[in-house]
Amino acid sequence: MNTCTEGILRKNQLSITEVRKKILTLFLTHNGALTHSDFENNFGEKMDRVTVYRTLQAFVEKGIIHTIPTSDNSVQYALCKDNCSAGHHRHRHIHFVCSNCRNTYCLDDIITPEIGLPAGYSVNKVEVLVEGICSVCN
Amino acid sequence: MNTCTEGILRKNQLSITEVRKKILTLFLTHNGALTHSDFENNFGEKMDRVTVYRTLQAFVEKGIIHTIPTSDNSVQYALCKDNCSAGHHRHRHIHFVCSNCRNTYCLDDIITPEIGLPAGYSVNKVEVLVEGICSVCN
DNA sequence: GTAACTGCAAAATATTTGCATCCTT
DNA sequence: AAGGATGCAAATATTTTGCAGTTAC
Repeated sequence: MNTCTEGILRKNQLSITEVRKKILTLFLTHNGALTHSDFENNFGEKMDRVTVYRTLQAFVEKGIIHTIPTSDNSVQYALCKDNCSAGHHRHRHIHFVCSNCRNTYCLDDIITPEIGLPAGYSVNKVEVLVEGICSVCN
Repeated sequence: MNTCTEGILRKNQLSITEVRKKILTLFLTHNGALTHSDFENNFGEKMDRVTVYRTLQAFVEKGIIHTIPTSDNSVQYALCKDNCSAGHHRHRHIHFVCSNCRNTYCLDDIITPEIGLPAGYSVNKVEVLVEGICSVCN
């Protein structure tokens, strides 16, 4: 796992540090999206708030993780499993929020549908957020 | 217009006050979503920050307006044109964000598609957010 | 050795709560 | 008159910025 996180960091020209490896490991081992406060509070890792902000921001910029728009406007982050690169996120999967366990998941196999828009509109990106009950809670 | 805003407030069992009429009028006359800071800063209305928070919250609860999930996690609000009621928002329209003018619009005529989920998942609500260039900017 | 990263302090921003006063009904 | 709404002060939460010390390369 360590090799893995180091490889990801190296590939993205980020220097290999303890904090970055920790955060990346949590993403790799955790099934579902994570929030800033997950890192700051839980997981018994006690990371510095500011460092977490900067790390998450760096990861988003490099295309390692992506943010997920949510109904309650909390900021959720999840690993990019698509071919994202610095400055270019190209996700087509949908996101799912469980109303029961409150977890957010990327459903990587389900791609966003084509949306027909009125004349004059051009489409760049489509985000789909589904709310319901996940398979674990059901 | 005044009659209109008063009617909406009355129908939702909210007492008719100046602030509520102002905010409601801005929603009715503005094409596109609005944010908290639109009310606090722009429009030359100088409304109290806290009152704006409470008013928007009350309107959301009553089903007069709804929030729109956005990629940058700013909180956007728009009028409910569907049959929403207290505690029950039932939108099926999609939302569009223009990358150029940064405005967010409800595309009321375009309803969200059915999304096929893996076994075990049940769907409650589907949100679609399209990013691109709007007809005005195009 | 140098550039990049971290962690602390502090600033800036955003949101919530309490309460006295005012307005709607 | 009574209950709800407003607006101010202040508490709390969130995010950003600056900088000195530390670490990666």
